[in-house]
Amino acid sequence: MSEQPKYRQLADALRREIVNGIYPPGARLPSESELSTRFDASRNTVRNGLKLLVSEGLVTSSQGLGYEVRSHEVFELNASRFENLTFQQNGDSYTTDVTNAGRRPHQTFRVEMKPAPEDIAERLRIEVGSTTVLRFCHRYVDDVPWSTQATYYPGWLTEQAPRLSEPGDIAEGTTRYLAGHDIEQVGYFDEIATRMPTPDEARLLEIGAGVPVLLWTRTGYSKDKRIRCTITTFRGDLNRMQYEIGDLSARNEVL
Amino acid sequence: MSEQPKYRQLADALRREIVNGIYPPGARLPSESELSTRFDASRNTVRNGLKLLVSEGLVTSSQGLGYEVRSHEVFELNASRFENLTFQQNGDSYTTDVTNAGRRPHQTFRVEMKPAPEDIAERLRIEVGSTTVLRFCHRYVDDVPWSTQATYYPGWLTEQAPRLSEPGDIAEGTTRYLAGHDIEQVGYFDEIATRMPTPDEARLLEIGAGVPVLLWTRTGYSKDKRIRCTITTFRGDLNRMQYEIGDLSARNEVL
DNA sequence: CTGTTGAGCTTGTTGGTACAAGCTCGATGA
DNA sequence: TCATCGAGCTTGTACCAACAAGCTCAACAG
Repeated sequence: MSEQPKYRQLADALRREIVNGIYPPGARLPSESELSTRFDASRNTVRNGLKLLVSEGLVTSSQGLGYEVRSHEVFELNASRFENLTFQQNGDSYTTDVTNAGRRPHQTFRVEMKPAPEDIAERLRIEVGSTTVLRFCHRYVDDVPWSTQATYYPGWLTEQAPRLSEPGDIAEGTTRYLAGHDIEQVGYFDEIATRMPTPDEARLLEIGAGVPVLLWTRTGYSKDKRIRCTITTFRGDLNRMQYEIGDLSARNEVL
Repeated sequence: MSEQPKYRQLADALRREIVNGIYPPGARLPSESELSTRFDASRNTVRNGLKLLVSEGLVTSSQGLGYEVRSHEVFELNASRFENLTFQQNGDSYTTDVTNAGRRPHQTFRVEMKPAPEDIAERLRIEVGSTTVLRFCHRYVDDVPWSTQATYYPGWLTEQAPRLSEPGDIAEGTTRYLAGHDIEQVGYFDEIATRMPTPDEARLLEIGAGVPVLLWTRTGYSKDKRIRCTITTFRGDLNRMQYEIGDLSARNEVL
């Protein structure tokens, strides 16, 4: 027996073949029993090796179907544009260029009133249990789940901005809509975390076990009040976030 | 048989007992054979359940010793404190933050010269393969691995700031040291990503294969040049990043 | 022609066994 | 006294077997 246990050798061999393109993204790996004969190992040992690759996010497994090599095309999200967010992939913005490039973004909304949970109440500086407007947003690109978003607005905002609590999209964007009703967001702070998805998130984002999610919590405030808190859940394997901070004018010179 | 498979029920039960403090951090779990009789399951099933907890980062296992409950205190990292750097008396923000949190920081350094790899060269706007100073830094909090960091500096910097390429800590912090040699960082942009750890990272950070890592790439620039690129790898389960953007003076009023 | 069923593939779960390898600690021997 | 060894615990690796559950697709019945 060589130094490395057999299941690791198996995983290393398969990993090599995957990164070398022998099994490209979307391809199916040989079945456990095939690998079992190829590597002269029991099915348990094969499963141990494959479990490594799944946990690395290289492949997914599904009952009845087999093991599939995951694609790893990365979208970049610039989070520090103060005015507006642009979702980008390879330089294409989500709202315009993606459409032009033949990609079809779409999003669905759901609105409800909900008593503020503890973490939200703390961020919005309101009482736990007080009324909030909760706007859900599910985003897709080419019908592939992209992100799920939950935005909480303190209830008092609806007096000035009633459309917040009405169902449906706000075409001009909520930031602009609020600004038009004398509620201007002058800053925000973000919290970013990562963890493995809950079963619900895995289902909504259609990701298998072994793929982390990126959690992005943005709390925005006006001159004198906190006006919203947005929690966005991304597929961690397909997203990067970017922040630009400091003297941005100088950055242009060093681009 | 109930809906959930037995190994998940087992993991759920143990997880509950861990978060409820029945098994506090540092405690040993019962051995596999004890759990086997307690849950009336085979050792394979027990191992499947424990593997879940290990991959969640809740416990570690070591051959001959058993399963130990890990500590799981979350650390918050403010990544946007650009102006505050000026007011720091000594040391870098890591040392300051950790000490302020009442915990014990500890870091080791390693310095080498290395030809610029492609991704670094692109970020530093230098030729691929040109000389860079690479400073590694492993950081611990209370002797628990916290992050590994690799900072690339373009080679020309050493003419103005020779201590960069010398081994050992730069006590006042590299940002301050560089500023003292007329190299002032006026801004930076960050990229944040998450993925599952490579085997090397899992070993260095002492995390299980199921704990995602948080990748933080910061590219800093002076008035006319890009001066460094830092890639930091964090344990994703114990870290959150925070950014504050916009009119920070207004934020003070709504704190 | 269409809808259903089931054979035959896949992975998922659970049980068992055996031995290797790492750690602790008491017994043993110099 | 002190170093060494080994019994006895722990987890790690590897094998086997059986059945459950999900998917595909061809054969079949209506």
